[in-house]
Amino acid sequence: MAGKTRQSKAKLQSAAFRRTRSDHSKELAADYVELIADLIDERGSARGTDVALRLGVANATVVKMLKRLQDMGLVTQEPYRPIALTGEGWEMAETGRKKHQIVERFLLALGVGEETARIDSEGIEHHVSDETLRAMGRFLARQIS
Amino acid sequence: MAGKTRQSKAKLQSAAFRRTRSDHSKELAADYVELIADLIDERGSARGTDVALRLGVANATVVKMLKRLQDMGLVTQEPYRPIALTGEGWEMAETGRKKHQIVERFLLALGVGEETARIDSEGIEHHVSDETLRAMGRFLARQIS
DNA sequence: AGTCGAATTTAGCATTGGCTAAACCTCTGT
DNA sequence: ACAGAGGTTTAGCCAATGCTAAATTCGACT
Ligand SMILES: [Mn+2]
Ligand SMILES: [Mn+2]
Ligand SMILES: [Mn+2]
Ligand SMILES: [Mn+2]
Repeated sequence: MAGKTRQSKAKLQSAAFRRTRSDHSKELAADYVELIADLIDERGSARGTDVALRLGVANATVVKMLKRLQDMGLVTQEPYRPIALTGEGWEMAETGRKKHQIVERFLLALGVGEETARIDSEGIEHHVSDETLRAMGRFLARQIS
Repeated sequence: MAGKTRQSKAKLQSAAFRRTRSDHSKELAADYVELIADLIDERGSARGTDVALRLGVANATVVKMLKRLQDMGLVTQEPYRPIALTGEGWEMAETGRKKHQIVERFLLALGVGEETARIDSEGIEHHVSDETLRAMGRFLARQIS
């Protein structure tokens, strides 16, 4: 059983790399909508500059990305106006927030400092499957008791 | 204390996103050298096709990437010959393997199934800071007792 | 030695995500 | 009313990562 065929090994491993590449292709959209939702909740509206500042990228980068998010049906925007989320956008933001929170709180519960938990969770969240997320949830539930 | 300035909030959050982007820029090189090291150890040599097959990408993609890895000083290769790692390449592979193993074993210890641990760790490994890695190590040490 | 199949490389292309600089709108305050 | 500041968009660029198809080289077997 430990002896795997060359081919089966390749198949198994390439599946992992494919998943990671697929995660990355969805990552940016997830971060954008989550951030936009946060800005709307915190300050009433999300402007391009705020998004750029929080992401640490140039304004022009945000403009271009927002067009893609519109094409994906996650965001609506009239020229020179603040950014709005579609229903689908809100849904995605909500899902993302929940996941992000669990990952961040999990790291804290594991004994990681606040700043590190904040930073690491921003990348880790996108690679956590449902199964792993559930395991983290169980760990958190255990911790409380 | 809970009330953060708009600016300070932006600075903190953009730092997290910058770290994630920086992680991604290093990720591919890390995966390549780790995979090449594995292939050399397992089968005596690493050929382009093996790398392509295990990563799940086209041959031409690997050729191009190997050139960049050569420029980075991680890999050496004569035309039409198998791939060798430089000293730096082996070092990076070793560091990567250790980290990858801790992350994967950590997920297993958390109660995640084998396949999921294998897949999720492939992406998560690149976003785990030294601090978080140590926390995972402590968790594993505790588990054993 | 010659041929054929497998591996490798090259060429040419597309998409994603980033940047700067310059032009363009909006809104607010005088 | 309108000037100026600040926000937004456009234009044009670049690097990274992927692909397919075609050309090339290597090596093993007759
Ligand atoms: Mn998030
Ligand atoms: Mn994120
Ligand atoms: Mn990632
Ligand atoms: Mn990896």
